[in-house]
Amino acid sequence: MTQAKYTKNRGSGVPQRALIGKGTWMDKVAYQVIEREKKLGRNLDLVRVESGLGASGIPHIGNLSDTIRAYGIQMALEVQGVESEHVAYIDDMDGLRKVPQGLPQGINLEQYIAHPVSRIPDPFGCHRNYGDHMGALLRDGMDRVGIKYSYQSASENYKRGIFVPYMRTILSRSEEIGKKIKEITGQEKYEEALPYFPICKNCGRVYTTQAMSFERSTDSIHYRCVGTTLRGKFSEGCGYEGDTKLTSGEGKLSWKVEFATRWAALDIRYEAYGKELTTSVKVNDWVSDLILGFPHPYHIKYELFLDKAGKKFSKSEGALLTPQTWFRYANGSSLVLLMFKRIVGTRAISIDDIPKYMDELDWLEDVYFGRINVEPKEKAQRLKGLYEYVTFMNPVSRQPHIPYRLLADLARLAPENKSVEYVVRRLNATGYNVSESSPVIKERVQLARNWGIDTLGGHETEGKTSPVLTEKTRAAIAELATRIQSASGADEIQSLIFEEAKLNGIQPSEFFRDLYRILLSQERGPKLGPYIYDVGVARVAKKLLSAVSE
RNA sequence: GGGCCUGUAGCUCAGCCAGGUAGAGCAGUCGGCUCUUAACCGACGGGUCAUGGGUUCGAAUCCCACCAGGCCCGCCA
Repeated sequence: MTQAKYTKNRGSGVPQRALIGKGTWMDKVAYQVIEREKKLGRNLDLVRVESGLGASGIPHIGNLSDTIRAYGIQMALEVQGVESEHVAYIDDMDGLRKVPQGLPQGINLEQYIAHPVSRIPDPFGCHRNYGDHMGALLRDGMDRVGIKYSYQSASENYKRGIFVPYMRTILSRSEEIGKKIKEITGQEKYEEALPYFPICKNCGRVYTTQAMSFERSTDSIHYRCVGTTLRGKFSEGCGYEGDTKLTSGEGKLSWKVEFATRWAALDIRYEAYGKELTTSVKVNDWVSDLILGFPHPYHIKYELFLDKAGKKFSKSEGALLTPQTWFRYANGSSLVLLMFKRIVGTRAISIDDIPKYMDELDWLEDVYFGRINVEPKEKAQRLKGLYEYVTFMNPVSRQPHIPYRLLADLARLAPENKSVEYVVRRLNATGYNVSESSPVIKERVQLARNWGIDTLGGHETEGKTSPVLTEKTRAAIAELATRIQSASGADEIQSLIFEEAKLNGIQPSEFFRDLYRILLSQERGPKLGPYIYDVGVARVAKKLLSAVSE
């Protein structure tokens, strides 16, 4: 990898290095995972990769990045001939640290602070508990994207007892671990407390307890509910003191040692992490390697996605961009593209970016099928590889390709029930040649229409903006309303508008502007004749008449 | 105190992670199409790729330094 200098072909303009896998960052990561495993002398029969899912609030687009990318690594491993599996692991034993915004007000979640999210009632009332609800949203996103994963939950794993042998080791060597945590993070807490949080038998909270001693022969842990500081806010302990069994599933490990345990128990060879977890991962790597004797998984660190408040959405829905929102406007592949095209760097993402990704997907498809030529060849090859991954190794051609914004612009103003016909007709009038029955068109029109209406406004957004009309104009509009009803086509309607304007001594441009205001609440718009014809003359006539009778 | 990200055309950004002649969208100018407008189509983009060094035949891309902005950790999980 570092010998590039010597393998280049001097002067010819193109590096001669062989491509690893398909030439994307995922291939490089997979390659490094494999090389590392070989060096460690571990068996490569099945290389398991893991992604973590948080269940503390409504999942946004960034929460899906880890899991989608982990699936990408699985594919890249398989491209290189190594069998792989992807575990999507939900941390539903974690306590609720803060009540997130945007949840139903039905129950007061404040009272559940520090309770495991899998033991808090579902505020939406439709799942077994809070964590389950969030997990379902996450899975809905993953399923709609189409990635493969084996879903595991912390609460079930603790209940099943699969961590018990590892926990015994950790708790027996807690002194050593406590010192190391101090050394790496400066945190002194675990020099005293064991890195395990029993769920308080009395108050049901996890983080408020402090485990004081562990009896290996009986697997029992003695603890007291002393309280804790979460997000800068102190939660008083209830004072309960008692014992719990390691095997009961009534407690969880501290993050400082929990990942390591999971890795060892599930035989995880690769897991990425967000930069905020850097120090925790460092501790866990050490624990995994030296306490549990399981060489820690290969990691990459990624930057987080930022939410750029969606302009039109910020008021009503908050700045949250959820997978469900994405799918209202775009297909799964576009989201995968966003995750796969690049791993480095912070990205601010909002619904305004959706058209770009949809169009880039079409472009990538054209590159893949050779309809667009990209130089140098190596670059083209890597882009083709990216397309293969984005389509989950099943590249298909989904024609025709219409720029998303154009579709959105046309579709948002299309009549309600005939949007596809309307858009197709407009498209064909401007030089495209598309069919109404194309499933791609149907899907795209629907998505782009949603996007157009939500971000730019649709024709149903009229309201208080009815124009002030002169008497002349009123008369002209009323007459027009009557006359268009017997018009035989779009051209005739268009002519009628001009005629009415001239007949009543109105500037056509003014007349048009008033009509646009009435019909679309804007001063400009699509060519009116065909538009009115498509919407339906009766409907338009009614609208016009009601506007002049106000 | 430690770590990371960003800085590219008037604006928003892509390209950087595997170096090979500076890109897109929007805005702008001109033209085309349309019996309005928008859309659409065509033409027009000399920006020291923040700055200074280095590596290289070749650097926006790699390395070092530096400036500016932002984020994370330094509570807890």
